[in-house]
Amino acid sequence: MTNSIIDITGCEKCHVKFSGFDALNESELYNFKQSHCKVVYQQGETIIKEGTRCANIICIKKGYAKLFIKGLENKNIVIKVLKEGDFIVSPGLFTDNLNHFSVSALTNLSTCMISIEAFTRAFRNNNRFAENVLKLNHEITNELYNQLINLSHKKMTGRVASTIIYLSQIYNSKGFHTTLSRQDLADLSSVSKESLIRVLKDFKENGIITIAGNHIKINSFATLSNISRIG
Amino acid sequence: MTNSIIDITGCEKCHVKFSGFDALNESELYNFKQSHCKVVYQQGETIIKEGTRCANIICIKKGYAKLFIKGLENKNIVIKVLKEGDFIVSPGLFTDNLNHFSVSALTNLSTCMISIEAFTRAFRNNNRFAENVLKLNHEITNELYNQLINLSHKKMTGRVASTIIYLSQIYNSKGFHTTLSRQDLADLSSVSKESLIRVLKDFKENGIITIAGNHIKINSFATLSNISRIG
DNA sequence: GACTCAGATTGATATAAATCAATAGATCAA
DNA sequence: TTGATCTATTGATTTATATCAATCTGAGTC
Repeated sequence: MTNSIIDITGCEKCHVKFSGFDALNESELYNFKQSHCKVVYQQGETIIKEGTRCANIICIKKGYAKLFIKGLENKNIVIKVLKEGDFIVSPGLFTDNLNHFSVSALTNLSTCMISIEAFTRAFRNNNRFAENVLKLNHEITNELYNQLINLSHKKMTGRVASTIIYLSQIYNSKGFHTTLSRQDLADLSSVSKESLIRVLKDFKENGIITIAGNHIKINSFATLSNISRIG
Repeated sequence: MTNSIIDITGCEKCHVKFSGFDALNESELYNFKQSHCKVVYQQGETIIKEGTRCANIICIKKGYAKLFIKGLENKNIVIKVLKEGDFIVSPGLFTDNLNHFSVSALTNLSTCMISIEAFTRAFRNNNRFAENVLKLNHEITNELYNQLINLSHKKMTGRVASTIIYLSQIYNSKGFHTTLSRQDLADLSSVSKESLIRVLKDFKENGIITIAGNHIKINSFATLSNISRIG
């Protein structure tokens, strides 16, 4: 049962900037507007379910979401946290047309859905836009390379430190409130929930961070960054 | 000191098929031919060095190469093995123009270098080609997702089993000779060299594979596949 | 044929991290 | 207020895997 609300009005008032969209001209933007629909989700709702057919490019207008893949034994891997201004093109596009990851709302979430058709048309007709899309893809690839290094060569402390730094970038502050659960944080660091908690406790006891419930504050960014770098 | 030999002749005789290039028309192919140079490497030579500026799209005409990234403490992660027909676009393209990985020759290797300029021109002017490039990128992303699952949720045996299956696909046979060292195989599986050897020995003792030096033969694909799937 | 050197293999040990089990909070409904 | 339920936390234990150290093998060299 979904409580999503569809709202087609208000496009002309949208000022959320999606990186890459700057290459689009008036008429292409108009096509996007024609094709799109604004959908609102409640915290916890699923926006994309891995394995389903992909029909939309999804833009985050407001709120946070997690992008994750299903691993083995019902465990998940959280790949990234999405926020205002992000847009996601499923890697199924031009391949098998399936979604290769799930996305769910971490807060109440406003999205803008653009049809694959409109997106494809823009990709074909506007080569600057196409370049931007490829560029975005290359950035994603580079992030995944980093993730591989994290997993292969860093131990728990390094991975958790990286996660905290990552979150501070997402929330754009050294002190932040997160709606990610401990399990989510563990899935983002590829450690067990219990281990994550122990590492956080350790950081707290060493004064590197302050943590109370879902409030996290980085006290010594340098130390954290060092732990993250060394592994 | 490099022993690479540059050879501009013989283009018209090239019958190596690069996936994605089928979208190119005569004149675009001609541009590629104009811009390219054929370079031959000896086993062990470096074709791309991580951190350098990327100047070429590299096509593998003959032979094998490994694509790897530098991790922590001088350890490497082998991302994939390249073979005839593969071509690689650095993820630095349209971003920082740097190579984010290294490539080195596993055998004597014939390559075809196409300039970034010619590639970019084709990408801009031929939207079917652009789509193919994006498609290739999406496939790479999906492979990396799989790799994340391998690293996060599988244990050594599962990862090594995956590696053996991967190699049998690369060499297109259940029995193959590889020029990857034990260290390379370990870097491809993200385990230590010693652990890799122990797992191979274990598989051998259980009759799942036959291994002698660099000759590997899969005796029970089903078992191996199962170990790989379960983790 | 002895010598060297790099890679491969084996065994012993240390350690990181998952798992299991129990308890503690927090949130919600009745 | 009391259960009920879910998440978070803590402690004890087990297990997987890296590391260290030693030996072996084979290809090249003199």
